[in-house]
Amino acid sequence: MSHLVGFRFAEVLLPRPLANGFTYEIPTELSPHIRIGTRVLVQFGPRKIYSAIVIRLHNNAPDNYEPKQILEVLGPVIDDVRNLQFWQWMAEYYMCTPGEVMNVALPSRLKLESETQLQCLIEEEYWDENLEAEDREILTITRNSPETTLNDLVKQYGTAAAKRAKKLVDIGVLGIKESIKYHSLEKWIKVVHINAHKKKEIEAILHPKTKAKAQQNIVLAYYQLQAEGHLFITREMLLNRSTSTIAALDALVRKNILEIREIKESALFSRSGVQAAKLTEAQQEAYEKILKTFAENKIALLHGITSSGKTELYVHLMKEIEKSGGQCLMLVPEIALTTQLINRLRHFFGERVSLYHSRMTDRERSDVWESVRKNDPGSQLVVGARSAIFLPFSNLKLIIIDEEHDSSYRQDAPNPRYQGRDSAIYLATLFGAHVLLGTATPSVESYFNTLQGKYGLIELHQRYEGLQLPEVHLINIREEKKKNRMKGNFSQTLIEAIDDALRRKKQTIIFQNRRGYSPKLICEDCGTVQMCDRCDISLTIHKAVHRLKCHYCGREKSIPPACVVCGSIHLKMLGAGTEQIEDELSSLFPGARIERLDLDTAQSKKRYNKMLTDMESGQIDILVGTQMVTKGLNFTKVEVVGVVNADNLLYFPEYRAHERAFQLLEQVAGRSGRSGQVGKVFIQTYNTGHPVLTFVKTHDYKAFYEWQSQERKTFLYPPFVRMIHLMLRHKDLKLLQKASIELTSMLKSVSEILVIGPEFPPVNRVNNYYRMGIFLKIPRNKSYLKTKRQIWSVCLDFFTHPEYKTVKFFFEVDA
DNA sequence: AGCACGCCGACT
DNA sequence: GTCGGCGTGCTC
Ligand SMILES: [Zn+2]
Ligand SMILES: [Zn+2]
Repeated sequence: MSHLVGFRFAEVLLPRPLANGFTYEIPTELSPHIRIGTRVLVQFGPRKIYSAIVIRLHNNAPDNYEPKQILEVLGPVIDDVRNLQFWQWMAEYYMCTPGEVMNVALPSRLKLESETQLQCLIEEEYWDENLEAEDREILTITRNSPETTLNDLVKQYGTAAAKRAKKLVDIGVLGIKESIKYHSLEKWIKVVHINAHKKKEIEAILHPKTKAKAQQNIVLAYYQLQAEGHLFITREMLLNRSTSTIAALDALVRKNILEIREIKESALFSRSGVQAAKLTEAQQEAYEKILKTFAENKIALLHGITSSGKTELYVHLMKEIEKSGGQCLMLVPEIALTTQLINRLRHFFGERVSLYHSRMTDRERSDVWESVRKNDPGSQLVVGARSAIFLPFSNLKLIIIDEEHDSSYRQDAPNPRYQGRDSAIYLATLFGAHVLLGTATPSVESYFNTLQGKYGLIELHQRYEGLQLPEVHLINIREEKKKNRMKGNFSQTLIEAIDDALRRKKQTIIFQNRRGYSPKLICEDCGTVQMCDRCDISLTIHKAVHRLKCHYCGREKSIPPACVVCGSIHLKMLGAGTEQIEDELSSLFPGARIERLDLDTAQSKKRYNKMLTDMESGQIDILVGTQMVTKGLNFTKVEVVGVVNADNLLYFPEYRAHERAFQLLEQVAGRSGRSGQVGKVFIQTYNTGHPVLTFVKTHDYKAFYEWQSQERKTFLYPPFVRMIHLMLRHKDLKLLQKASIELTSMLKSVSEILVIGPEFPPVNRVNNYYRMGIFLKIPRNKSYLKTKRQIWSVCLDFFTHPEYKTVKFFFEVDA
């Protein structure tokens, strides 16, 4: 068997939650174009055509079925097998299928799926008289718009229409065709050249009295860009710089002064940015420690308080990678990917930075994918959110994970339910790349690893220019109420602080970890709370849009004028969200400029960006918001930070709640005190004595860690054990409970693991599915992989039981 | 996950 | 009788 002959069969992965790969035959003529990582078109099922990825090549003809043939080769999407190994690892580690991993890994532009198109084959005059009106309607639609799909019909007329259409196909009046929309992946860029020998014409354009001002601006912009050292001047850049329109540019092209050539984007040379700034003494020391840690092949954890200059260190490290020609990935929490950060990195790395996150368009994402795959200089440095770990790297040298502790690195639904930080660490080991974790408040896991000697710890505790840490004041809501010093949700102390800041033209940030106006609408007469009819949770009032919304399933409805049970019109709102806080602030400080930053207002990119620039330039006095105000924003005029109520952070029923509370409070506190004045933080609470708050007050991470790790050691939580959360779902509550109880007892057969539960999660019904969870605790000295396999086999066994077949389940590994 | 097939209740 | 509901099982 010679490898020159090529393989006869390919195992492919489909973007579906299927446990195994599927084998297709390779037509001889396609054989030379197919390798591992090639994207191919295959038929799967009776009609549908999908793009799939080749994961294995072989010559073993299957004996129990006749494989279908690969229809077409779409080209490579992954060049380095290590990326596929990464997918495989993730599926196994996070207990899901490789298809599910593929589904999140690939930008959707790379996932083709055919649609069934219908065409009317017979002229109206020959239509059978016996056809019903609905049939005629289907025929009319398909005749008028020949691209009508089966899905279009279903969307418009319901599933019945699909059955009708199939009948029409059977009797031969309707034709059926699978159609796929192909996408070109190569990006062509229009590059502009100037014909310098056209001296006279150029002089004429540049003449101060020229009538063609727009054209003059373009020529000037061209010279400006050239002077800045750009090797390629694209049409895009020219139009942006000159503010002229395409019309003016076309005129110059017609005069033969400018010339436009199209080149592939991958052929562009990218200009690098400026040199990195010199490090301070403390930073230099930290830098050397990081290098030393890397030299020992260890992961480095950089524990540096806000404003200690972590980003400068990142830049220095990335500069080194840039010089060596390797690829570097910088992970950032999604909401911290602000223009502020991007501009800063562009300054240092010019056009060698690529962005990758979910708010980008599909086209932009697949462009970055291709660019990384080809190892273009334009994507030597990728700054991205969680999903950037799936990019097809081939020469990855360094991964930086900023805000390492951030909970948004975890994807909690759907599968794969993975921890992006931990996955990135595994990715790095596949490539032999170094990893730097950066944070002001390390996660308990990471800090634990430094104490175990697994990670190197680098501390950077000197703030810039001797900036001082903010003063934290705890305000006892109960006491304030007694003294009649609460106005709505605000204590007199906080009001006075805001007032003082306003008078001195300083900014204030108010943090409330809940969006909407109020989380509960309750009837004062019968006590009925407006609940979501699909979930076991109260509906949140969104006053601005006058609607009730479910934050779990997304359903919304208008606010009822009266109680739906007793008809009473005495409806009261309980609890406060950001909208209400904003309202209260406007009446407390009528003249102040107040803005709100939360998921609802950040929907519009424009409004979001405006808010950030207004905040920077001092156009906003008070910014109210959820966690979004705690991330990535470097506002320099903020002096006061207020936390409306810390208690809902502290008493969340989850073992990580205290860690999260500490991190959030420290971060929001860190927003203040960059203006030269010492920042002031006011935390309102009923529990001034809570340990977390005392640690925040003294900014004492180590004390917090000691306390928290003691708790987790005592009550057996990670990092002292491994923990997996197994969740069961079903529409029938009784069946779900029975299944959960039985499975729990079966899982106890797996040796040495601790099985806890089953218990209901805080919200026990979402989208009409009841949920029950089982916690599995696994000792650290036991093989994680082997135990997971045992758990899998118990579950597979259990869920093939006829009674429990319909119960759905999923795992949250390292929950 | 889709999608088809097939088995049962309610409406011409 | 037929239509349409959803439960069940397969997809190379
Ligand atoms: Zn009522
Ligand atoms: Zn809901």
